[in-house]
Amino acid sequence: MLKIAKLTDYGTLVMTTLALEPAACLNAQELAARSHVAAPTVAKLLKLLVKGGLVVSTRGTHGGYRLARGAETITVADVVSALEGPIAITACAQHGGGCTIEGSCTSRSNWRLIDEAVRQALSAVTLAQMAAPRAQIQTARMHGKSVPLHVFAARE
Amino acid sequence: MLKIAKLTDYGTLVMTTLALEPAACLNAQELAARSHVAAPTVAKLLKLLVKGGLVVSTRGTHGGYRLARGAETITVADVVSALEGPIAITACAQHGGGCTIEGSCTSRSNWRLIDEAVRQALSAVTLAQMAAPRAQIQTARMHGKSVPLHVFAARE
DNA sequence: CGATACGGGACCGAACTGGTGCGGATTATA
DNA sequence: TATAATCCGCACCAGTTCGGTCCCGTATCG
Repeated sequence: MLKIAKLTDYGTLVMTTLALEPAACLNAQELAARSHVAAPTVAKLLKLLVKGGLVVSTRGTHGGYRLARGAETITVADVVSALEGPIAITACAQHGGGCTIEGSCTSRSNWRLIDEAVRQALSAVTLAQMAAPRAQIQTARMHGKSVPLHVFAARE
Repeated sequence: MLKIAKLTDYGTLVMTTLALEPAACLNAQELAARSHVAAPTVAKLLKLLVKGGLVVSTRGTHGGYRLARGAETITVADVVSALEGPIAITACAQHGGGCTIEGSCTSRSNWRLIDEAVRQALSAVTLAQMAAPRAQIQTARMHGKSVPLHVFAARE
């Protein structure tokens, strides 16, 4: 499985919907209609996304939501982090305590590397790319750092 | 969080324990003692790992378990797949049905790419590397295909 | 002042997860 | 052949998490 929560999936959908209309200020109901996600769920998601700093909201009669920054600067990793907390494949990789093994666990540091790899994979894709009708991931570039594109080279 | 199940974490631990003694035939109790995981849990894990073809078992008085192949040819992705089923970040990426959106979901194909990236990240690390006391991932190479190592270049 | 829309909770049912236990099958050894 | 050790396949249970809904307070515009 190793899957992200369904809510996160919906979250990216809402975000891409938002990315398609950067100028407008869309309310929750409108976003629900466009993204085909249940309205209460969308509302819940948007609250989290606002708290995560990815979306800004304006209240009042003609209020709504819009992206906090350009769609090219928001990555899938950002969305996942906002909705599920920091990305950490293993439990012990995150908070130091709790792991009963601790000392004898030689593989902990290796897990961290895998963690990092997954994080980079998610960071390599921006909202703008997700919003594109076809997968057009060729020039992934993030915050100035070059990113391993080879990851995406292989196709099934 | 995007985390693997705790059982999977334990599973890799048991596997690495097994990898440290490729010749021997260790029983469940012994493995539990060495890996510091509860015995019933180890037993459960081993059943799954056998079913997944990663471990072979011999029954009878001096029975036990050993790796089905060399530790260099078993990847973390293999272990995860055996314990949690096929790796698929998103629900809809897996089985075609169930997704109510389907047609309007432009990002589905993009998710598949991310899926592939994560899968490759997990495939790039072998049991032998996990068993090594220090993270020594430099020459990841898998089934002859070259693998994006750059993923592991960045350190925190 | 009233209508619209966001904000922050509480809440609930369903599903999954981790963990335990038991009877049966298989093999080595005495 | 009998016995003990060991794996095998289930069924079972408590706890937690997840998806989803609802309600009431607050801010803004007309």
